[in-house]
Amino acid sequence: MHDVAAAAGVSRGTVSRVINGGYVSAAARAAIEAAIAEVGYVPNTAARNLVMQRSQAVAFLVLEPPSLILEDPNIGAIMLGANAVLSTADYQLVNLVVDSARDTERITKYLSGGFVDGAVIVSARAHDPITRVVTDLALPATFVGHPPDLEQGIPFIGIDNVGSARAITERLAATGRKRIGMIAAAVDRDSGADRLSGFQQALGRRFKPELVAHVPFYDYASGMEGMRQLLQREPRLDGVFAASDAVAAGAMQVLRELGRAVPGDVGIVGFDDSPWAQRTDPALSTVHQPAKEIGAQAADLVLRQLSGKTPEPGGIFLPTPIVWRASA
Amino acid sequence: MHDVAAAAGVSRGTVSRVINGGYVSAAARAAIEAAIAEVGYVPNTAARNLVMQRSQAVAFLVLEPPSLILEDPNIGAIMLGANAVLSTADYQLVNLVVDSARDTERITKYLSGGFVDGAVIVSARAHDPITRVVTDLALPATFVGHPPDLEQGIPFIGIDNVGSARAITERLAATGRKRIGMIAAAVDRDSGADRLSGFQQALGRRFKPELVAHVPFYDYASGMEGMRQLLQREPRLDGVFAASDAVAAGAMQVLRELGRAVPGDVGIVGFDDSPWAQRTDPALSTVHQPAKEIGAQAADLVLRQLSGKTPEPGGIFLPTPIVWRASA
DNA sequence: ACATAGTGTGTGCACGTTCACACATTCTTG
DNA sequence: CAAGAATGTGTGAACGTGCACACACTATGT
Repeated sequence: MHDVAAAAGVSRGTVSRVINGGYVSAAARAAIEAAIAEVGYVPNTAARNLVMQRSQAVAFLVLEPPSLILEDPNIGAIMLGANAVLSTADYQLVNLVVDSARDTERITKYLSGGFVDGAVIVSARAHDPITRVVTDLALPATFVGHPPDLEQGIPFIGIDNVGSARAITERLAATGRKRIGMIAAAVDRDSGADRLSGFQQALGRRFKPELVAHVPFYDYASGMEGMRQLLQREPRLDGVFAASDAVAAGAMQVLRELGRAVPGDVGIVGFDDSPWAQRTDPALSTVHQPAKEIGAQAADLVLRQLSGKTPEPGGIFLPTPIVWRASA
Repeated sequence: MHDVAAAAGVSRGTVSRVINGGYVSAAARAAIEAAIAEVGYVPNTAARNLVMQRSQAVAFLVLEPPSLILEDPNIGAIMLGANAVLSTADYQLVNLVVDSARDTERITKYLSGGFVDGAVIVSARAHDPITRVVTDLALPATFVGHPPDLEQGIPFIGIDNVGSARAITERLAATGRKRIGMIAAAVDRDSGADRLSGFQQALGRRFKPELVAHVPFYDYASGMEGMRQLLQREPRLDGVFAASDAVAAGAMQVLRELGRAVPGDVGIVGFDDSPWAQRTDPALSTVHQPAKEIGAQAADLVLRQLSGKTPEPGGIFLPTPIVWRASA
């Protein structure tokens, strides 16, 4: 900047004003712009951050194993939604990968070191070191999803997994199915446990524990495994609630192999409304998860905190309309 | 830091030495550590960056539409590979989303503003503004993949798409297939064009243009579409090279619907060795793409430049072994 | 006794900006 | 025509660090 000022025959202050706005004569502005081009000057953000006390960047963190993240269709959409909002406000979204204990430690430093002004955090937990840093530093943040062990007062955006699961199960039951099972995935995660409990609520007295197959992940292979378990326990099964669309796709594959018609013999519903839902044949009836909107609102909440407003207590549940296609 | 020094009754210099290493007496060190804990001091990275002229961060950029990125199984693995290497060297990988012209402009500033010391860039093109910034600034970087319009001298890591496609096509032909077609996806991308030309090379005089179905994307739906096209043009087809595993999975779905046996009636091979390859039934014969290793080597090349070494001219092609399973 | 090496500590400058302030010039207005 | 507003410009301090240097003290060897 000093070089630019010298080349244009003005002071640093005037150069700063040309960059950040202020009273500058046309002549000086022209000279400075020429000098900037000639010198190849680019403002040093580290210096600017230092004096401004902000970085115009917001972190995006997913506190799950990366292998899970990569195959989860929602997370990418959440990220894109957050980026769209942040981009409009001229903030840079910075996506951090946490893949090891070493990563966690480094990211902790990164967050507290002034690299970012805020954070959107997916799958936060109270006992996580990263969550702790965020709360200790009072870093403006929004959590996506709402683990039960998170204290009140921290803003979050999410969906009502229990209610949504209950709603689609009821819808499935309303088609006249008598023996409805569930492929419950990842019940160690809140979303997984909530979907199972919504299923149970919907069935009420008709709920039978043996018609729930537990599988570890939300993926296709788990769906195949779960479907096989279910049919072994109850061959006359005529309805299935799969904990995700990928699980449903795997389940449908098994049904096809065994020659059972969907939805003729067995009606099946999923969860997420991901690309899977339209890839299956017949297309899947499922719960639409507004992932992009979740990301957008989460980013918006961070931005709002950044502009000084204290977040409303609690959080926001976004609506999850049922998309009824042909699989049930 | 000043507060810590005051609380511990020492000077800033001594505090700096207990953080960064140097001669410090045991008494002073204890006092300072107590003071750090009490004050809740965390070093300000912006200030450190300013004086050190580096940020200990490396950017990860994919210059493709985000919708493509999300469904590409390789990119996530490349990122994880890069992160593993950078993490070991105590560098933070920073993942940037470019989703609009506005993003491009902002990222350009981000890169030139000292936020990162280097970059791993996937799918770079010479005419891209981000690529230009990187070359103009001489920012230590590695490109993944090797578009033909990129100048020589820029280091890159990639695979030999032409050679790999030729090899697996030859392998397929060696099983005795007489009428081999290809579902060529994304020929507007270098990888797509190269895979097609490898296929053509393998078949030589036997290559027939009408046995190539062109589809826009590397995905499942494109695979279904391409397979239908191919069978319409040549019902007696007995071999298919699909441009990706997802494409192959879609193609197999169509074959199954039409009652054609794989590999009995039609032998089919894919590309990538992604999770798709083991999800199909029968499991897919395919070209293994060492995505994690690509990311690791790309990161390593950045690190090497960061430590002062000038990169070797040209780049490195990683080996792509054929994984022969049951689909051909 | 003296030089030298090793250990421990404080001070001032630099990094590249932004911002408040002081000052200069021109334009408006009663 | 004087007073005040609007416009334009330069200067110094600050942001929070790391590092070179100066300095003080102790141990070792000649």
